[in-house]
Amino acid sequence: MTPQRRAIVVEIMHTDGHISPTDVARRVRERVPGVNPSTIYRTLDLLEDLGVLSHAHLEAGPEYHRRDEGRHVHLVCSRCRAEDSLSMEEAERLERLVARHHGFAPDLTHFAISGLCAHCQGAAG
Amino acid sequence: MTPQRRAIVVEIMHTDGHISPTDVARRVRERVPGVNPSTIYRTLDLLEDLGVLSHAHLEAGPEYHRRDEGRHVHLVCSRCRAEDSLSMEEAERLERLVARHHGFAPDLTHFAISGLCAHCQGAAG
DNA sequence: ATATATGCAAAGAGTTTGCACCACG
DNA sequence: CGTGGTGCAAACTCTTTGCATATAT
Repeated sequence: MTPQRRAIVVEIMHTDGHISPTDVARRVRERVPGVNPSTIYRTLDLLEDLGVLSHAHLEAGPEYHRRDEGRHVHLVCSRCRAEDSLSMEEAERLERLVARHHGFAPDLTHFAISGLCAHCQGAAG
Repeated sequence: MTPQRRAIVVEIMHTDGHISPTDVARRVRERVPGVNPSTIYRTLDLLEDLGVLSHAHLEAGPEYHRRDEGRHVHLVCSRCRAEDSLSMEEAERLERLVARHHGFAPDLTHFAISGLCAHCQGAAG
């Protein structure tokens, strides 16, 4: 366990929700200057292989989150970028509906769901 | 309407399903050599603004598709990369369910849905 | 001691931008 | 003739990789 790795893990553990590799790099460097991007990517991959992290695809690209935060679906407003999430129960209900008709076992957590939040629906199209 | 633009539009119209900007570039160049990537991107943006195309986010990045193909949700198997899709009716049913509980009006077509296809569920995890 | 993590530098993919030039209409 | 599309070159972001070095255990 190197200082770099420790700093990355600490940063991840202090993060609620998701964070991009670039942001991990930026924040880690505030504590341990000089940490190389490749170290960030390699460590994120490792932590994902170990089952500590998962990544999801949001509009701006990949974002990592701790697995122990519980499964949830990202809802992102395409107009104001506001984020909300679907609980595990709701998500799994939807997943079962898809599975029932397609034999496809969906994981709604891997990609975000785009749409319009309540506020932006009223405001415009 | 320039030859480049015409070639791009022709390529798009001959494409069933989705295609990445890079692939559009590659295929267009087979017909009209020398077409510049920036022309591809600018034209795709234009066609999207005009409402002819939309883009969706798949595992490998953005993919464009004709709007007149009808709304559908991309289902991609995370193991074998097989693709399937959800019909408009099914998609809209799911969208209504999300909307009911969150006041969020989802567009399930913008991001793909990852998961395991029927075949890969049996094969492994 | 030795397995392995890091830094470095380079490369690579995808995408965007400013600008001069050319062409369509 | 003028608007605007195109090519070109450069730059930018994000990410990956090979290799020599440094470090944890």
